[in-house]
Amino acid sequence: MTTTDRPTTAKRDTYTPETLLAVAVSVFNERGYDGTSMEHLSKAAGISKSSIYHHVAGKEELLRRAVSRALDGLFAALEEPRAQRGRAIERVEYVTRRTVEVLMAELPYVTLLLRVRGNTQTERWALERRREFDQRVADLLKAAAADGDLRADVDIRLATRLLFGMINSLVEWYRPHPDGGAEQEQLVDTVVRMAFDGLRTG
Amino acid sequence: MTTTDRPTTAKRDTYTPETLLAVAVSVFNERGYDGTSMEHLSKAAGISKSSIYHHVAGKEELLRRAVSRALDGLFAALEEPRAQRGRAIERVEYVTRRTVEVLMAELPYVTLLLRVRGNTQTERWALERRREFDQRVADLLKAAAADGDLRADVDIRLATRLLFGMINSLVEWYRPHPDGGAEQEQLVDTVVRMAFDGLRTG
DNA sequence: CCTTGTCCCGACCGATCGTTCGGTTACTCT
DNA sequence: AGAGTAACCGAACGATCGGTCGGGACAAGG
Repeated sequence: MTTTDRPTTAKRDTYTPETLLAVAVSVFNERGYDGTSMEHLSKAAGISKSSIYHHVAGKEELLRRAVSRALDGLFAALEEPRAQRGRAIERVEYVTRRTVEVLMAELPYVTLLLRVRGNTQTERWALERRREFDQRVADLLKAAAADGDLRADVDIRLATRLLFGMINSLVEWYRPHPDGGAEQEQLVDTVVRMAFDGLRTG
Repeated sequence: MTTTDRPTTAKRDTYTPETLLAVAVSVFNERGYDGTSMEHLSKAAGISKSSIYHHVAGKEELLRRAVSRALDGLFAALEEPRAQRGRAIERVEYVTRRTVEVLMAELPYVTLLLRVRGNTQTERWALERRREFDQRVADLLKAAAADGDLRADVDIRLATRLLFGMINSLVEWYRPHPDGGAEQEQLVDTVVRMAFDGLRTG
């Protein structure tokens, strides 16, 4: 995660692919990916348009780096021990909680991921991986339903979609608070409670 | 609503602003508004690019017509008698149901509305009217909370956002079924039940 | 000193953008 | 038949698109 491989943490007065990505993703989320030109990015970054190509191959690589980061965070949640072991209902609740946490921690990147349309190859790849993640969670919900831990009067596929709809909507309004660690936890609690108090048996 | 003012319903073998709008909105939703060129629209409509300008003033007018139609449908739901009279909790539940119904009935137009980013004047106007609608519903929820008909342990503003997040997510996956009138009603029921069984007192 | 490599720049590329224009087809009304 | 007009077209407009190119400024290492 260091910017260079020098013995001491060097000063940062120039762009790296990562720092440039942060600026680009911010603009992408404001204007939309297709609505953002390299000229917009150069203005926001404070360097010329051609200088951007010194750090990254082009516009689409910025998108690919961004959605990759989001997807890596989401899939990592599925690999955690508490998402792998235990009763299905517990695992799905844990994954729900971690998904919300990842969404808040990597907000700009997940926001961009949730808005890709599929116009380019990179976007179609992102959509495919997103569907893969959704399917993994849907399978968890299915297992919980088989255990009898979910209400029987709701369709599992529909419930999965509504659950993700609720969670993913956070990118539309959630904005991180400087010192709001406690608030974040409370927000996660509320989301999980609101989702499962309408899902859980009894 | 007739295509012309002739006594009998004339044959339709040419475009009107409305029929062209239907084609355009479909492409907008596939590629995104910014990702759609007039060339894309002309291919989808089967007429030349310049011919489009015979029917509408330009690309942005198509967007304005589309989001207007969506907003008119949503606001109309707020003006219905059952949304105006009665206990607040009943009114908010009715508005929720009607919102889902309008969303399904005007799916392409509402889909487009929910994806505008605010790059142009038309998009900013759409965002403003959307916020106005959300505020009207939030006020209803607030009134229901004051009546003691909503759980006291969830923040009203947060609950409103999660409710809309769940409802609006329908545009991401719901596709109308040819003869699925009954299925539609059942879907609306499920959405409303899942939302309020996590909200209602008791 | 000179080289080397990083970081950045203005100028420019072909392609595509939304839009305009002059003109042609085809149907309607008298 | 002739006039009027709605619907459409190909060609072209200036602007902007993502991306390329040759070179300058500057610091590090010899």
